[in-house]
Amino acid sequence: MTRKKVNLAFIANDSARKATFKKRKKGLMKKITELSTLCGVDACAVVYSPYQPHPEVWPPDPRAAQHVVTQFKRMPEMEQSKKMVNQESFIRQRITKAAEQLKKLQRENREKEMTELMYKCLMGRGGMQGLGVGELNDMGWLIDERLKEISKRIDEALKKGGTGGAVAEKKAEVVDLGGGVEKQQLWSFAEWMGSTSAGEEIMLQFNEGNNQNHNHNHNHNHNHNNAAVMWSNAFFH
Amino acid sequence: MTRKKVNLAFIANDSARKATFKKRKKGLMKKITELSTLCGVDACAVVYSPYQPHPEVWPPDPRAAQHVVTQFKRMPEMEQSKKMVNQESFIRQRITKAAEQLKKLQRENREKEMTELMYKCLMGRGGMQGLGVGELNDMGWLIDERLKEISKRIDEALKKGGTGGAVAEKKAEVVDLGGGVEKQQLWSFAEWMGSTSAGEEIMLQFNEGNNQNHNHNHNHNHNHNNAAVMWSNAFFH
DNA sequence: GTCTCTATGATTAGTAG
DNA sequence: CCTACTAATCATAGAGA
Repeated sequence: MTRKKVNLAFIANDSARKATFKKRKKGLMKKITELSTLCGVDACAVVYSPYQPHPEVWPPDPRAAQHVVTQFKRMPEMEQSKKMVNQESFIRQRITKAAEQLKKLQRENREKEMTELMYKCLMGRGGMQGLGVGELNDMGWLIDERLKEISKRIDEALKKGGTGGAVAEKKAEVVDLGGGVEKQQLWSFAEWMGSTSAGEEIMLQFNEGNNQNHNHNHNHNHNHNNAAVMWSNAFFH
Repeated sequence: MTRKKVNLAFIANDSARKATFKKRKKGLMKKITELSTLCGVDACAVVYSPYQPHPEVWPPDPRAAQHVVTQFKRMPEMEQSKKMVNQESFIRQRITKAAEQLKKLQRENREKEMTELMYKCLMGRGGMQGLGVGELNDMGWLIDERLKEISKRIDEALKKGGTGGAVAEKKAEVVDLGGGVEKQQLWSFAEWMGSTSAGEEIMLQFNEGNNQNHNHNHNHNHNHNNAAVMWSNAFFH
């Protein structure tokens, strides 16, 4: 009965694997909770287990979302960015407008998601007794996933746009705001873009019949002077 | 130096908290990796730390985009495509059209996904010969995730296309900006392509025998870069 | 602040019921 | 299948460089 050093490879034995899975998942969740409480950070984990029909999410109510959203809304650079370079002002106006819509849309879409999940639950399984927790988990997962997506996009936008991107190039030629400020503003821009498109995407997924109106813009490509305006129109309707 | 039992509460001391955070985050990531390999499951964690501007995700790329990136790297046409990337208007045009199509596809796929989920639910948990219910369910989630990834990339491509337009205009007005910008544009284009092909693949998964042809629009543009047209057509088929 | 060290508490593999 | 137990391994708190 001497315990061996654990061999870090797939456990062939089915029952042993499941046992290990259960134990280690529990440990993992505990670790996450501990990290959260000890260090005051938001953290969550998603485990796609073959033993459960849906991914398991921890914490059950991922407040990680809240943190990000809060940070998001706390963006003070947003206001400054309104007064930025002239050439970008029209884009920023649209962004601001779209951001207002975003809030509303996200709220609506979350409701729709929940409704849909409940619907699935009721239709498919003949009732939701006993499944409420799992479905709630799914809801948390959905929301969190979306936020992850947004974060990822922010990351990419910063990486690509921040170093060689169009916005930075243009900005540099018109007015020099100093390195730190410029970066911050670019951040703001990228984040708003990210959130806006996410909102749009979600809306399109659920409002099935409402987006047939893009065609008018698409065949006017010869007009280069207003390319950006066209793009914005197409994008933000 | 007798170590106490850890007090499971917020660590007041700033530096101690940060140290603990670093250590425990590392441990957490290790645990996740171990759980994954030992039990053959997919798992990821997200930590929103105040010490980094963006949330940290583990594994670095949790199953999304993997496929797309792989496909992108496998593209031998990449070198050739540098030429056509110069055609900013062409790219913008394509992005707009592709975005429209893919959003449509998204809606369609969403519906099909729901149908499949309904079907699965009606079948119940006991049945599903051949494939485990959990597996199918996981696949549904996976597909959902991929769809989101696609949306993300489309929106991103739109964003870059629009700002890229700004760069192109600037370039025309002032002077050639050199290789850096070109490379950036290539990336935008390639990423857009990657997302497009991913979308197509998912459509094929659902439309098994029923592959709709969305290509008829593509030959309507009068861009004279035939190589580019062929290349993108190859992706849209 | 970071990195290393190591004793100890925490986790968990293996086993038994 | 599960829970309980134990001991071996692992993670990490605390201290010092």
